[in-house]
Amino acid sequence: MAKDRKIDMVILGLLAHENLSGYDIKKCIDNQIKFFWKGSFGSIYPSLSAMEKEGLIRKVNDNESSGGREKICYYITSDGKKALISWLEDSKAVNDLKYETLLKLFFGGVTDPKTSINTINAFENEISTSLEILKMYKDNLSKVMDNKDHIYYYLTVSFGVETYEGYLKWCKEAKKLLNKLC
Amino acid sequence: MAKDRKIDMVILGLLAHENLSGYDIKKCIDNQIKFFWKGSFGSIYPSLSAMEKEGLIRKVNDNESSGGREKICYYITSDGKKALISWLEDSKAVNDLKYETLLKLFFGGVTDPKTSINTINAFENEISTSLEILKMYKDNLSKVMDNKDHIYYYLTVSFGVETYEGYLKWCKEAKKLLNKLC
DNA sequence: TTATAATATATCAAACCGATACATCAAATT
DNA sequence: AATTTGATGTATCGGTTTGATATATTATAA
Repeated sequence: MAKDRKIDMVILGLLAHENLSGYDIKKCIDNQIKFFWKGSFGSIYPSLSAMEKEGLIRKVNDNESSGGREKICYYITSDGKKALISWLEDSKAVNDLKYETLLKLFFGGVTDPKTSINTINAFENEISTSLEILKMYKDNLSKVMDNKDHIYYYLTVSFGVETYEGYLKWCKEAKKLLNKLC
Repeated sequence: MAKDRKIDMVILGLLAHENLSGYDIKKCIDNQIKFFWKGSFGSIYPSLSAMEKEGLIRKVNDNESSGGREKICYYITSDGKKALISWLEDSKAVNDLKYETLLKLFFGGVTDPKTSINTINAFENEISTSLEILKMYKDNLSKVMDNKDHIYYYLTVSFGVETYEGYLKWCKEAKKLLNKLC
């Protein structure tokens, strides 16, 4: 199989905006991206090393020593930007969804309906909490839509709000159906 | 990290219903489960070997030789059923979603809005096709809801219909917003 | 008769996650 | 003043999974 390291594109996309260290990248992912893509240190650091070898990114020399410990920041090269744009311009995208919640529900017939209802309740609680956060983000972002970059961020957040509200609606219907089996 | 092979649960769940070979399991996943969980031969066959060693499943002896080539079918043991139920009764579930579509959209500011619109169009087409299939499944399943097992299948399908319709609604709004930038 | 597609098992490199290890430094606690 | 805690920061490892590939048999169609 040819090279297909998606984490590379996450990193290149972030570096296209500002210079970052591996730790910074992890924070960006956890703050803004984790709702639709995750990234671990175990993939970030090897990707940084590999992409530096490939010439897509390079270490920043004047790593400002403004206190704090050593920090290795990277910037994107013109080759890196080319790779990023080439990926962006390919409209085909793989969306890989793993819902353990649905997996448990699918096999729900093995136990009693109460078990499935518990699984749905846990999902509902998690989604409710995340939805509140997303709605807050969406609200704040809608106030700064003059900035072009904020529009793209806004679109991903509104995607989250839309799907999470669908989840909650489904939870209610699913529980109604399962309650009939009890 | 302790053992955490989710594919085991997919296989145990399927074997709880009927005896199957690795190839059969792959077909079941691709037919009914792939919308919320995928599985490759590269994970199925090693899982079968491992679970047989652990005593969760065993080979069926009377593999009916009704023509066709050799076929290794498995059945679930009482230990396997215990493992399956123990997993089902734990209401916490990890839902891991990777939307490459959203990743491309998030970095859309690097290129022009037309590129993002193309990415959304590709997503929209794919979802539209899948939604038609899901709606057909849902329609057929709603006619056989007297069977308990069908209810759980129905719930996962209706989850798909709900979220896919949300996707399409979002696609339209997103494109409307992006068109303003052109 | 030959090509092709479906059936069937199996393995491998590469990618990724979650955990862990190791280290520095600031802030809070004792 | 000494210690603990938590945030920052880089790095690696085992285990899981994917996607590709290898290999072989059988049924079907050209």
